[in-house]
Amino acid sequence: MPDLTTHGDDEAAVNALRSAVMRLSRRLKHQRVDESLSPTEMSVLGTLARCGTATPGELARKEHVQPPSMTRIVALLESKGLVKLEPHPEDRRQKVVTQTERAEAMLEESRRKRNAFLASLVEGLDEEEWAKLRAAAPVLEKLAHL
Amino acid sequence: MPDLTTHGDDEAAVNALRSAVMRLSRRLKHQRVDESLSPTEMSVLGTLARCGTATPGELARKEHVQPPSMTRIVALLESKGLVKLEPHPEDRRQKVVTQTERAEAMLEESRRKRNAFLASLVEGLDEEEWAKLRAAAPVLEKLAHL
DNA sequence: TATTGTTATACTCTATAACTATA
DNA sequence: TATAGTTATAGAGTATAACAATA
Repeated sequence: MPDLTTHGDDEAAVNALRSAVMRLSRRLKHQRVDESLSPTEMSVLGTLARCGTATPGELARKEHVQPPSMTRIVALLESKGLVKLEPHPEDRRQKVVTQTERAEAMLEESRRKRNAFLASLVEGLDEEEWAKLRAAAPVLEKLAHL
Repeated sequence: MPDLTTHGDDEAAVNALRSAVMRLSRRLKHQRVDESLSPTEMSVLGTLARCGTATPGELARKEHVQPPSMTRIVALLESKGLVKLEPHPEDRRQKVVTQTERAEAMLEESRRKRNAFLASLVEGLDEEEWAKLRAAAPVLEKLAHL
C-alpha cells in the first residue's frame, strides 16, 4: 500500500489521474448509440447486465434514485422492449426485471462505439506511451472496483 | 501509432480502459463539495478555470448546451457570486464571463476532495500496481486532451 | 441580413406525499 | 404494522421558438 502523504510525485500522479479520468469519461459519454435513452436508463441496463435480474426496489437502491422514479424508468424500458417484467416467485408484492436480448445487443453496440472512439484516440500515442497505458489498464480496472 | 486492428490484447486493453474510466468517473463525480451546484454549473466553472474568460455563446458550445440554457446557468452562477458578467470590449452584443475568487476556491476544494478519495482507493494497490499506474498517468492525461 | 443574447413556453427526469396490495 | 410498488403532483434542468439589440 503506497504512502501518498510523503511523495509529491504521487500526489501529482493522483491529480493527473483524476483530471484525465473525468475529462475522458465526459468525451466517452457523448459517444452514445441511442440518443433516446437517458443516462439512468442506460445505467439500469448496465446493472441488469452485471446482476442478471433485479427487483425495481433493488434497482432504485443501486442507481440511487427513489422507487417512484424507478417505476417510471422500468415502464419506459419495457415500452421500448428492453426489459421484461415478471411476477416474483416468492413474494407477490415484488416484481422481477430482466433485460431482453435487444437490450444486450444495444449495450454491446454502445461498448463497441465507445471502444472505437477510444481506439481512435490511442492512435495519437506512440508505441511507448501505449505500452505504459496497456500495462496500467488492468490496474485501473482493479482500482475502479475497489 | 499503434495498430489496434491486429492485436487482440490491444482490443482487450481498450475495453478495460473504457470500462474502468467510466466506472471510476461515476464514483469520483459523487465526491462533490457543493450539492447546490448542478453538474453543468460545475462544468462551466471548470471551463472558465481552464480558459480564463468566455462569452455565454462560447460556454454554450463548449458545454454542449443551447444558448438559452447557458443564459440561465450564468445568471444562477452570478446570483451565487461564482462568476461576474462584464460588457464585451469590442462587441456590444456580447458579454464576458469571468469566475470569481470564490469559484476558484470552491474548485480547488472539489479537486482536493476527489484527489483524497482517489488516493484512498490507491491505498488498496500494491507498490508494483501503483508504479504502473503512476507511469501511465501522464499518458492518460495526453489521451484525454487529444 | 446575420449574429448574440434573452424571454416565453414546453418537455424530460427526478423527488415527495399519499395510496394499494401483500407480508 | 411494515414493506413493495404505484399514482398524483411539484421542482429542477434543458430545449425550441420568437424576440431585441448590435454587427
